[in-house]
Amino acid sequence: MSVTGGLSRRERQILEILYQRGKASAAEVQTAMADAPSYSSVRTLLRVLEDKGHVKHLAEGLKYIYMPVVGREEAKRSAVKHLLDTYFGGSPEQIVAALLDVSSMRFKREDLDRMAEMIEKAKREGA
Amino acid sequence: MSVTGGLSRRERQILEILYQRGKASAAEVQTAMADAPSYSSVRTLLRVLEDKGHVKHLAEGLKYIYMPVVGREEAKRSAVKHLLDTYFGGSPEQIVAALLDVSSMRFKREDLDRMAEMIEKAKREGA
DNA sequence: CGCATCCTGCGAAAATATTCGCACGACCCG
DNA sequence: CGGGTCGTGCGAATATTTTCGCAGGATGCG
Repeated sequence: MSVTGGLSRRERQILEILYQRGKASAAEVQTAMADAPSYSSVRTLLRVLEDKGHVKHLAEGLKYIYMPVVGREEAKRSAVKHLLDTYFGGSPEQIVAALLDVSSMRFKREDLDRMAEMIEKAKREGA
Repeated sequence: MSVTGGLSRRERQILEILYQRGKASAAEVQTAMADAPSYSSVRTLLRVLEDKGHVKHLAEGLKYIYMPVVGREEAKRSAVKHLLDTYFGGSPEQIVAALLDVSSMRFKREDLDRMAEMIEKAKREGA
């Protein structure tokens, strides 16, 4: 199961915000939420996520700063894998196609160069 | 919000199975579920998803065959976009890196070639 | 026909998630 | 010190999800 797999709607929403930012206080999480509930509720969710072991907190001064327990790298891999299996029948090239499709606006020439380079590298190593 | 965004845990699980397979009967969905509940429960979930407008069914003979309302292509784009924003800070090249990392086993030479070609094409068009 | 089988339709219990309020301690400032 | 502000801890109401069982209807068969 993916990292966000067994979570409820709100739990996922919050965990994903935490992945986006790396770390955040309860107030920051609330601000970042599209349809945020009360501050109280956000804190409860954070507490629940902590109980379930998905999130840990650091006492920074008097505030709590929350962050995911599972590292970003691992979460990335897990998410990509899940995406691959769910929508792309395990075919990685199709993700590249979707990527180019979805974000052609954001591409800089150098992005494309780097991607090409990665693929070249994979070819050399795989051969 | 992504296609699977506002859904509960079970609802998402089922909708994703439907995206994997394109379409499926209640029984098939149940079989495909990792920790499947009763057949009855699966049917209820399907009904709920239908009420919410995420799923439609076709009467095939006497059975119902379920499928997502939102097409695969749109779901793909939405999912990739969400992944991009959540874990990769909107940086598409990092997904390619993760992709190569996660699925290096599954790559065939021709996959890499096709990807390289897509990127070349994007370069030409973007220029 | 009578029976077993496989499906749908529906209602409703049980489990979880989601919401929030209130109490209390730290801190700051006049 | 007293009052306002901002944070946490906790408990508990409310809403949603998730579970399932039971009552039919169609089908196939001896």
